[in-house]
Amino acid sequence: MITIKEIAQLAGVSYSTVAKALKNNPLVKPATKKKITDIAEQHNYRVNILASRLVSGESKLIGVVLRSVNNPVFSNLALQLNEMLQERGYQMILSVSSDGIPLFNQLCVDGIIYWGDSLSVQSLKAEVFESSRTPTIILGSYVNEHIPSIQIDRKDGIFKAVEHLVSYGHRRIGLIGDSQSVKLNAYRDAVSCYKLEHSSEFVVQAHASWEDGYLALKNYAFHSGSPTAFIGINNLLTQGALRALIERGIHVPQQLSLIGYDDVPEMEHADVPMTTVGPVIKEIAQSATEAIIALIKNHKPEPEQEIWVKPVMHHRKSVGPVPSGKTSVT
Amino acid sequence: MITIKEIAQLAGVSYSTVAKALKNNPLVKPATKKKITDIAEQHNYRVNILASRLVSGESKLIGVVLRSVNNPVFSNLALQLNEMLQERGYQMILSVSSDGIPLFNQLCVDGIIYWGDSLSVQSLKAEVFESSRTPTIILGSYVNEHIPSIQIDRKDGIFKAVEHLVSYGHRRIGLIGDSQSVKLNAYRDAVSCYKLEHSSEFVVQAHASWEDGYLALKNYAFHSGSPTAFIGINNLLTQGALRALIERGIHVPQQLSLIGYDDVPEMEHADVPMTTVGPVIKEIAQSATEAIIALIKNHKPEPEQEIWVKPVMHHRKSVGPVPSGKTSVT
DNA sequence: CTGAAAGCGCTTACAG
DNA sequence: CTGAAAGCGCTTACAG
Repeated sequence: MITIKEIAQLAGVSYSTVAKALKNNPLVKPATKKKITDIAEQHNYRVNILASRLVSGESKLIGVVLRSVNNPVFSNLALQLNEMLQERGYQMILSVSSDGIPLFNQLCVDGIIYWGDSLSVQSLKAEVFESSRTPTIILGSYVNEHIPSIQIDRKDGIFKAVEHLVSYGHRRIGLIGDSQSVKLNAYRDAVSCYKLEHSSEFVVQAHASWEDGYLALKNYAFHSGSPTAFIGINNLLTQGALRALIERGIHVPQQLSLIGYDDVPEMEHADVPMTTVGPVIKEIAQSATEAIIALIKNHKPEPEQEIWVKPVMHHRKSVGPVPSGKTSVT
Repeated sequence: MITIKEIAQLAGVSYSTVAKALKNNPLVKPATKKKITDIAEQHNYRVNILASRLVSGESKLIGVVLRSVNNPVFSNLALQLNEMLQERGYQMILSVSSDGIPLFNQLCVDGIIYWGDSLSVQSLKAEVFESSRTPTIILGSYVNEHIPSIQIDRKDGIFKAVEHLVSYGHRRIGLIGDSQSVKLNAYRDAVSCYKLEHSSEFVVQAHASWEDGYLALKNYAFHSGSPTAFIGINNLLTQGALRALIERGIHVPQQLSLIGYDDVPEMEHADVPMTTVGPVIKEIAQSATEAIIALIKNHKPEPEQEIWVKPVMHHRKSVGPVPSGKTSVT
């Protein structure tokens, strides 16, 4: 990489003049400037971000920490964030490591966006966030009131899903997956709010992966009092559950209705195009971009205005009316 | 972030002593060292990578450029690379931007790994790679002999898939997707090598996405001379094709056999667990890790030893014998 | 309009 | 064993 000193030599000026010319400082005489920029271009000059950041304190770099990148939600989000940050003049770099926050701090990026589902955030202690000297926001989760975050109203999402099923006449609604307490609690609240039937076996124990959903429904013991509809707590798990149902010859939605959390293209492409509830990923990316830039500009976060993203229902084909005796699973 | 100068003040020593102590220089008296490391720990000191890299020329950072992150192959690869690079003492950062290589050059990472499918590499000019002052390798593609690359023997993969189908008796084998010339040519070679039947309609025009595969087979006109087996050129497109077949009531593999390129978990989880051919992602990550570290250490690439990764067949349930008259599609 | 100088936080010989 | 000094490539007042 050519440096400003080398350009200065080639142009026969001092290196501070080169610095000014390259920063479009209007004080530089046009002829001088042209000579300098020509040489720079010819040698493919690019400012050394390290040196520049070291003195100016600005790198125009945003670090995004993306845990569990295997989930399609994350890759969709990464693409959206990249585009929006670039539009605002920032470059995005990604880390999938659990050390992403300290790493970006060391790298002195201008801002950090941490995407964490509830699981990955619990595994990080609040100190990690609080010790971050860089403006940092958490996306999709919440640690404590000192750390700015964009939250997803998952409770609202679960309520919307339950409401939708209720509108189709379902009174026995189950939940597949018990690993996310927000969704589990929301489910319980909704059940009691709508005075639906409930039973401990309506909550199917399962963590979060495709396999978890598959195994959960592969061996689920249906009987006359079983749910007529299920909500899956995320996209992968719901797809696994659907596969298990199909293998068992249980028709969705004729015999059982299913709503999956998270709206990603894969859900639309499932065996049965899935009705989903979930945040619009573009909206999350948009909020995150604006929030982090505001935080960088202000240095101190705004007087704690909380940002919430509301999930949205996407109606497709996995929800139907309550099966009659003839069509029910048992 | 606390700096070595501040630590020096707190410890009552010069800052160069602090620098030595923190680098485990054995010349520092144990007592002094302890005092310094205690203070550093207490204040959560971390070396400023920018400053450190600026003078020492080493950052222990590897930049990975991952185009089209939406494909599960890439997220799997990212996770594997992250793990392996960390084991070797490097931190990985990711870029999904088309400007990833210049960006990492500016950032002065120690090495760059570029993952490009044939499509994304064609869109980048060789200059981008050749102007990279940082050790750079291309994964999964090839630009020219000056740029070290780890190549995937896709031709071999397609041959293996064809061989497998031939071993089941298929003589009319089609290819879904014509956007990757390596695979297309390999397919043509294999067809002529095995003296299989051929016809222009055996190659189904389709680009690369799920939708492309779906649409390609949704309206494909089957007749008595149509292929009894298809190879899909990637995982997403093959899944889309499978969906179209199912919707048309065509049973895989009873009526039509299907092999998908790329072995990712999603393929195993498809409606019909897919028989696949493709590189083992762990192996790609392993080769890339070793190659980039060797390149960094040697500064100049090895006397151009080419590295090739061989695809592997994974036998599952989407391939069967040639259907008899009764079971054939038409 | 141009240049000399200080300094960002560190590493690395070199001197003591 | 410890410290003073130079320098990585840049930015930013300041002087001329």
